[in-house]
Amino acid sequence: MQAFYNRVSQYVSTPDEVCDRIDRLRPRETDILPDEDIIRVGEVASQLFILREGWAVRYRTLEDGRRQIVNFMLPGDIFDLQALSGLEADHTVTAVTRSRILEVDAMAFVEALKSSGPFASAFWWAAVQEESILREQIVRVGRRSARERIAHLLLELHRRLTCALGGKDNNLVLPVTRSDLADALGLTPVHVSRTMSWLQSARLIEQKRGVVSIMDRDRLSRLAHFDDAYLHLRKLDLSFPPQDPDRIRRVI
Amino acid sequence: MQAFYNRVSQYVSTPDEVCDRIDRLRPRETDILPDEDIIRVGEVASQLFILREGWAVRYRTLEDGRRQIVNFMLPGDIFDLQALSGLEADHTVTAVTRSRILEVDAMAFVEALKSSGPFASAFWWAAVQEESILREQIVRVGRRSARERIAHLLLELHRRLTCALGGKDNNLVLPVTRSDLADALGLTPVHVSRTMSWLQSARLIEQKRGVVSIMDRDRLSRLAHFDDAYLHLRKLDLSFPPQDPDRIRRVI
DNA sequence: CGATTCATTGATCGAGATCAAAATTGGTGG
DNA sequence: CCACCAATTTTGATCTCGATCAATGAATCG
Repeated sequence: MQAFYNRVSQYVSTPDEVCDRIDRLRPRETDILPDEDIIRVGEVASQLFILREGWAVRYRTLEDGRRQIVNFMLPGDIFDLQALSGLEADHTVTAVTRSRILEVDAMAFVEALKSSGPFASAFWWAAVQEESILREQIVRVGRRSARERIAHLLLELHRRLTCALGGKDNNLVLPVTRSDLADALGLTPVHVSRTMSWLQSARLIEQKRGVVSIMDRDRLSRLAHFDDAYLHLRKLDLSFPPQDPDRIRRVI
Repeated sequence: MQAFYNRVSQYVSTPDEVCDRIDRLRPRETDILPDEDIIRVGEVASQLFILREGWAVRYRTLEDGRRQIVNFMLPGDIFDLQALSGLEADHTVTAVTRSRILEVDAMAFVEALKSSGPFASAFWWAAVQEESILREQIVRVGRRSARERIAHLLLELHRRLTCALGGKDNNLVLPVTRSDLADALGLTPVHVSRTMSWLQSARLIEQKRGVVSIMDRDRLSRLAHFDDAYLHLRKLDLSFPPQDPDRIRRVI
């Protein structure tokens, strides 16, 4: 639960209380295989999901097969708050890697929202942050060049992963294909490949088997017009753990 | 308050209760001139806004002047739920027409959320719907052609306006420039103009001084792959008003 | 009315798409 | 460990949708 705990720590001063609360909702823990659907279009979910480990994508497919990935879901992410509305999903959520999810009953979740301030606050923040990510995605595909889009997305993913998992280096483990990136960025896989090669030749990144290293963060940020602030995430500094590690480990 | 009342009626069975509640929060009513900012980047808002009349846009500007409109705000829309988080706005909201807004204090709003089920439910729905619109915007700019984008946006705006204001015809009053449309759709004004001319020559729409008429809704929907369902809005049928009109009129 | 903003039209350009083939990677089973 | 197959990535050649640049035509408004 480290990732989720880290996320919650960003939002409230008593992350333990929030995690304990989740714990008491007796969530079901499930293993998900790559390409397995978690939420399917048209279905009505009666539970929320917390991504414990692994990556997932939320996307919509057009009749003729075109696909748009709306956003990437990383460890610690909560979805779909929409479930609480009892509406049919207008999109699909699929695991891209082997994942581990927690399923929380929506009704029980609402009760927890009502009874715990920190709990409500944490999820409000999560929702606000998710919306912010969606808005940024609109700007990215609407007004940025291919180079900017890719650079910007790499920086966002790196940032989010760092905050969730607390890595300290400039390596970004990217378990997605060029096609996935293309579908997220409104480009073709071919052009994604070419553009990433260009970024590499410009010594901005280095790519090797599923890992992208950010070689020159400053120049890359400038190229992408990347603004660290928009994610509303503080950088996690793991050298000063906010709580007794033992306590963290047993949460959920 | 008709527009907001209509919107709320979509979400809950007791719209009057919700509107009364808003009323009791003693919101401040303000007139806004075209191009006047309602929310500015970097500012922390301590109130929510309800758009009573007029159109507004939410957008972000890049350093070099490129602008992306994230979404259009129409009569009856509520924004910014983000205000409740006390974070700086990462975008600007500007009126495009002369508008009338209601400002509600965020703290008082939260109290109302806690104390009234229908109230909370209504705003949860509004938030869910807004997210849905954002996702659709991502698909639109990410994976649709210029023709599809424009057709799709016109249909969405028409639908939303019909639900809020209850028009019955196929006319869409569009108080925005081609530049605004371009900035919303990730295109240039020139191409928007050309494409709309094409739609007209194909007898799909007809444009005249700030009004677009949808001539062939079916064909236009097919061209745009427009799915009526995604907005989660029921069509408002004003021939059977859900409540005594007198009552509606005095609400707020 | 001028003056300014906005929309249209025309000519040309270019970023990214498309089509196709080769190279790399990853798994699977012998 | 290697041979084989499928999926992914890369590279090359060409095309196209939408961008850009520039001029002309409405609308709108003191």
